[in-house]
Parts: sequence; structure tokens; C-alpha cells
Amino acid sequence: MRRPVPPPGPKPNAKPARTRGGDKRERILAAAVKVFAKSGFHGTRVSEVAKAAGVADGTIYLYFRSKDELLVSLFEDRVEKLLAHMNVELTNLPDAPAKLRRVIEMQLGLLEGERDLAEVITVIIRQSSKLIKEYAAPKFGAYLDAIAQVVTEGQAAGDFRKDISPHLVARATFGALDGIALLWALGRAEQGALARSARQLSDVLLRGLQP
Amino acid sequence: MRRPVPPPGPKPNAKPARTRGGDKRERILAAAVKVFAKSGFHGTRVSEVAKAAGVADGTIYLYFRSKDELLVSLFEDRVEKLLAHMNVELTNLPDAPAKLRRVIEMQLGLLEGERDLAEVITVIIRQSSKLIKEYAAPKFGAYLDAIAQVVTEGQAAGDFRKDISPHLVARATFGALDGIALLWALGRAEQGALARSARQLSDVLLRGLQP
Amino acid sequence: MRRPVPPPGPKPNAKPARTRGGDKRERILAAAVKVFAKSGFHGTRVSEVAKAAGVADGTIYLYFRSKDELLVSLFEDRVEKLLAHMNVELTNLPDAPAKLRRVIEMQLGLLEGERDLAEVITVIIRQSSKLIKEYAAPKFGAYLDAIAQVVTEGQAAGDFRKDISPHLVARATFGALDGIALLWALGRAEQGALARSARQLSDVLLRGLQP
Amino acid sequence: MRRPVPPPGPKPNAKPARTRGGDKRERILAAAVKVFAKSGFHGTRVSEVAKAAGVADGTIYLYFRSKDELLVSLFEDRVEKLLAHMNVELTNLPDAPAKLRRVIEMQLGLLEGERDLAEVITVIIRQSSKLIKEYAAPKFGAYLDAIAQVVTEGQAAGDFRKDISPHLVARATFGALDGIALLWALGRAEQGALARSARQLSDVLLRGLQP
DNA sequence: TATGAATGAGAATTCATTCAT
DNA sequence: GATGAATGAATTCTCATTCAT
Repeated sequence: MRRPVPPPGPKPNAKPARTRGGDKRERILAAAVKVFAKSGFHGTRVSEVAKAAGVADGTIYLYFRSKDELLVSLFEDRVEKLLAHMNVELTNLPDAPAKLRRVIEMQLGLLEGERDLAEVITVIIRQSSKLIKEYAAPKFGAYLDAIAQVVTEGQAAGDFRKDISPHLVARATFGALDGIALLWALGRAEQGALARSARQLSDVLLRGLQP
Repeated sequence: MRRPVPPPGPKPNAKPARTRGGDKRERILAAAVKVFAKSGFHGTRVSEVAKAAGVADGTIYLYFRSKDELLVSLFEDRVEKLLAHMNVELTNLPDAPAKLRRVIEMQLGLLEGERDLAEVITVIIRQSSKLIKEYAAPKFGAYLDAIAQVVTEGQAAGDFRKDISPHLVARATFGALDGIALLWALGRAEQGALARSARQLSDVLLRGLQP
Repeated sequence: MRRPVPPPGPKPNAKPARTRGGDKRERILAAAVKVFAKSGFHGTRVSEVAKAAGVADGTIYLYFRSKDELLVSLFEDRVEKLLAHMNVELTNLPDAPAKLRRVIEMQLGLLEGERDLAEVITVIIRQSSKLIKEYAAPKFGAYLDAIAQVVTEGQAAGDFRKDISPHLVARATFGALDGIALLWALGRAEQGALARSARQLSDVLLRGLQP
Repeated sequence: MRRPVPPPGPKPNAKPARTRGGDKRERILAAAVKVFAKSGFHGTRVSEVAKAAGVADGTIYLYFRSKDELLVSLFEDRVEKLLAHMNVELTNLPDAPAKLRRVIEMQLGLLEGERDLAEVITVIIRQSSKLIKEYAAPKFGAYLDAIAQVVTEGQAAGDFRKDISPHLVARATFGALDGIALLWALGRAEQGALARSARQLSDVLLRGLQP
């Protein structure tokens, strides 16, 4: 954002030829998750990411074109893994209700396990509006589409009422989970409440979706 | 020497005695809603707010101590009005289900009517985490408490199942609405879909909450 | 959000590990002496110091925390060297009168040789009263103590009358020299008059101090 | 200093037609002495002077063209009175030594009685170098000339040695007194020490000046 | 005359990004 | 590839000064 005219030179970002042991890119991403979660995107200096990753400031720019792109890459990378994981998890479940319940458990589970990542995905990513609209939205959309797909399946199988938009359910579900997460993050809910919250939300949602 | 000891003198933010022609404070707030919504908090320069408000840069600081405080004031001011409005609206409704339905309609209605404000409340306010936790959270909490109160009423009256936490419902509902709004804001939903969304969400939520 | 919590990270002011070509810190100090002397502390922009030092504005802040600290560092650094130099010079002189005469010669000599530095030490440093009291005073006090020590020696050896406070003499002597310097700096005295002034002042002072 | 192009309009500063009871100009000067002494020239806002004087900010500009000119006016006004007072005091004294002793007593006496004014005269006035050189120096010079005149008298009467420059004595004396004052102001000397200091300095100086 | 809200030029400081080593 | 010292554009906030009332 600082130097507006983007140098028309060659592009990095296609990870450098696998350095021996040099999982630098991954170390930088992991460090970024941590510090972004702690201080927010705008509140974090690139040098802080570098320090947390144990690399020099300049090294960041060997792997990412800019601070903005670091965030986008982070988002894409993590959501991609999340999606892959979800697909595996849902495959063996018998029906749509079970899958929806699992989605909810997983997303809240993610929060307890990788709170920093959850923070980045739900909060940080919104801090750069042009960014999210242009880059992150597609990945994000893919996640939502996966949820909507479950709903569509359920409607086809007669498990869910058909007068509700699957995308609406997807978005509302994600939003509800996000809201619960925020409640939890802001410290207004007791520890361990997340599992209970998941169950309650699933109960309400599934009953509400009954045909 | 630039920012010496925080001047112990007279405090701004409580509008200057006699505002000459127009309530500058209000004009600044209105302008801030507009430009923050467009470019985000960090993406907006104070001079842009001033320009949009038709005042000089320095004038902002006669009414708000800093850019941060402008955001907080904006949030407090608007959410306060929102709450007052909501209390009036809900008073004459017969039962909790009707009230909950009305809350949903109102929040989504706000979006269509004052999209900028909605953007600021749901998105912008998250961009300064320390901020939201320290200043905005209480006001925000009051809004959620009002929703939770409706749920509690419904449970007492036997309209809602009792095995669900009212605060969870409040947070999840708010999140769901926020999520729908974001979907809408990101342009992935057709115009006018909000009314339909409100109805669908209400249907699902109320059925899900039945005892 | 601009000046968050004073970054608890690495501290500047202790020169960066390996200075590349040239000791930037010293160049900045030398430039600061020059421009502060010319325009005063408040009349000098940091960018002017940077320009005079041949570095970028930001570079100043790699070596000094603020403009204020630049002045303090300058003062400490220079007065320290001055003190060390004085200690060497006085060591081999036979008695207190000779030493006192030498102190006077040295201080006025400093003026002719490093007029800018003298200006900074005598004039500029007073421009930030809190500053001088908190940071500069100790260093300054050390210089005065050294002079007072000479007087005490002279009194013990029977060279000086004992009914005069050594610290008073130190302060008055410094002040007299400062005053003469100001007279000279303001251009009301002919060039080269400093040597004569030193002799005359020494004569008056030493005769005045005779037992 | 802020708005560089000086409006070529009509000039104020020739005190407004004597307002009934409206000694505003004097009130402003008195307030300026107080606040300048406390926070220094650059550390004082015009609004603070106005507040201390009990007038509106804009009123200052009805009597003084700028903040700078307020300082200069202050200096001129006060030093003029000082000079007049001194002339009266010295008239009836028998000889130059007595007069010189009286000058020293008076200047240190001023410090104990009107410490703020002393601070402004000795310290504050140096904070605007161009200013002092152009405006204040003459007044200041007049004060020094008066002292030098005493020395010249003494030399003519055979009371003082003739091999010392009267102006040097004047400047050195003033400087010595200034130095003592600073020592006192910095709190390194006990209260009430000023009278003793005056006597000691007079003793040393007069003995040093004996023919 | 007096007021004080409004103005807006000005300056310190930060921090993403570069590039010589 | 890796480093981190250096860069300098960008932005918030201050405060002397003005002028409509």
C-alpha cells in the first residue's frame, strides 16, 4: 500500500526451488498466522512477522510480493487445506444431517484447536476490503459452496425442507458459527462452552430445517 | 515534543458550546460512516473524512480526540440509536416469536436502508481489535443482551425450548444475519433477496426453537 | 493507532551492529550540531538534519528515538568528550590557579574552534527545560563539579580564599564565560578578542579569589 | 511562524485606545510571563496565554501581531522598567564599587522576587535566536551598557583597574549572575542562598577589579 | 472591542519495500 | 538465497492565526 506503482519486474510467489530443509515459506505463513491473530493485519509490522519466523525482513519478499499478498496467500493456503480436510471427513457420513452436524463441529473445533487461524480467517481477512473481494472471496466461496452442497443433498434426499435457499443456510450457518466464535473470543462465554454450543446450534438448525 | 502530555485542559467530544450554523459533529459522523464503509477504517485518511464532511482537517479534532475515537464515537452513537429504536419497535409485539422475527427483519432492513452504517457496524468495527474489546464491546453487548432477553421471555412463556442458551441464540442470530449481509454485500446474492432471506431465516430459527 | 505501545522490541541508540560504510550515527550528530546551531532546536526540521547528514529522514530514527533524544544524545556525547579532554589537560598543571586559568582558556578556546558546538551546549540545550533538568543536568553538573573540584583544591592548598563556595565559583565562572561567549556570538565584540577576554577574566577571577 | 506570508494590512501593537479599566495588554503580558516561564516559549500555546489572562484567543491578536511579537514586547516592556528602576537605585550611591554591588544585589533580588520574569529574561528569550538578535539585543545591550558605564566610572575614579574592558566585565557579571540563577533554578542550591551568593560574588568581583 | 470555532499549513514519525553485500 | 540497514512516501495531529458574529 506504501509504494503505489507496482514494479513491472518478474513475479515471485511461486515457491523458490525447494531449499534443503528450507521450509521458509511455511515458517513465514505459520508466523504470520500467529502475529496477525495477535495484533491484526494493520497492527502487525512485516518485521514482526519476520522476527517470529526467524528470518530477515527482506526474506519475506522472496516468498511474497507484499504484505497484502502474504495475507492472501495465507488465506488461500489454509482454506485449501481446510476444504480438503472437510471433504475427507464428510465422505463417509451417511446423510446430510450428519454431515451438517459435522461441519458445525469441525468449524468450532477448529477454533479450539487453532484459535489463531480461526481469528485470521474470520476477523483479519475482513480488514482489507478490496483484498477480500478480489482474492479471498473465491476460496471463501468454495467453502460456503461445500456447505450449501450438503444442504442441497439433504433437500434432494428429503431430509431438509425445500423452501430454504441452500446458500442462505450456508451463509447463515457460517455467520452463526462466526458469531459464536466471536462471543467466545471476546471472553463472554466460559471455556469448554464450544462443544455445547455446537450441539445446541446443530439441534436448532437441524430441527429448523426439517421438512 | 509533538504529542506532549495529553493536554489536561478542556476535553473535546462533548460538542462545543454553541455550534454555529450546523451540527458539525453530526456531519462528521455521517461523513465518516460513508467513507469508512467505502474504504475501510485503515484505508481512509482523516483528510478524506474532513473533505466529505465539508470541514477542515483540524475541525475533526475539535470534536474527536483521534481517528480511533471517531470510530468508537460513531459506533456508540449509532448503536445507541439502534437500540432505542428497537426497544420501541418490540414493545407492542404480542410474543417472543413475533419479536424475534421483528429483530431479524429490522437488522436486515437496516442493511438495505443504511448499507454504509451496516458495513461499519459489522465489518469496520472489527478492524481495531483492542478497540472493539475495550469500547465497542459494551454497546455491542447491550444489543445482544436485548436479543437474548427476547429469547428468555419466549422460554418463560413456553414458546421456546429451554435447553438452548439465550445468549448463544443471540450471538448465532446476529452472526447469521451478519453472514447473510456479507453475502449480500459481496454481491453474491440478488437484490431484494434480503426480505426473502429474513423470512427464511426466521422460519428456520423459530421452528428450530420450538419446544 | 499511529504510535501504539512503545515497541518493546530492540532499542535504537546503541549503534546498529555493523555500520556499513560510515558511522552514520556520528555523521548525524555532526550534522545536528551544525543545523541546531544555525536555526535552533525548534527551528530545525528533522529532515534538515537528515539532509545535512546525507541520510534519509527515516535513518535518523534508526539511531535516535526522537528529535528530543537526538539533542540529548548530542549533548551527552559531546560533554563527555569535553570532560575527558579536560581531565587530561589539567592533570599536569602545577596548582589550582594554573588549572583554573586553563579551564577558562579551554572553554573560550572551544568557542573559537567549535563555535557550533558551543552554541548548542550553551544556548540550544536550554530550549527544552524539562529535557535539561532530566537528562542534561547530570552531565552538565559533572562539568561544573570538575571546576568546583579545582577550587576546592586551591582552597586546601592555601591558594584561594576559603570564604567562597566552590560551586558558586564554578557556576559563576561558567556563566561568565557563557556570557562572554554570547557577547561574542552576538557580534558585539571584535574577532580574536576571546584570547584577551580569557586573560582578563582569569586575572580578575584569580585576584578576586586570593586569600 | 505558521503563516509565512505576513498580511500587508494595517499594524496593531500600538496599544488600543485605553479601554476603560481594560488593562488587557498588561494582563496578557503578565500571563505570558507566567506561562512562558513554566513551559518555555515553544512549549506554550497561545491559547494557554489567553486562558491565563482571562481573554479569548483572538484578543491576543488585537494587542500583539504574533506569538513572537508577544515575547519581544514582553521583553522590551520588562527590561525597560528594569532599567528605569536601576537608574533610580544607582543614582544616590556614592561610588562605582557600591553601585556594582547594588547591581548584583538587584539582579539576584529580582530572581527571588520575580522568578518567572527572571526565567523569561534569561532563558526563554534565547529560544528564538533570530528574534533575540534582531529585537531583544538592543534592549539587552542597554542593560549591559548601564553596567559597563558603572565600570567605566569606577576606572575613571581610580576605584577599578584600567586594564579590563568594561563591557567584558558587564557581560561576565551578567553571565555569572545568570549562571548562579540557573544553579538556583535547577535546584542544586539551598533556598535563601541567593543573598549569600550575591555577597560572595561581589566580594570576588570587587577584589578582582581593584587597581 | 471581544469572542472562540474554524482553518489548514506544517512536521515528526512509521514502516513497507529495496538492494548492496 | 539470505540479510538487515537504509530509504522516503505517506499520514496523523497540532496550534498560530483569522474572521463571522
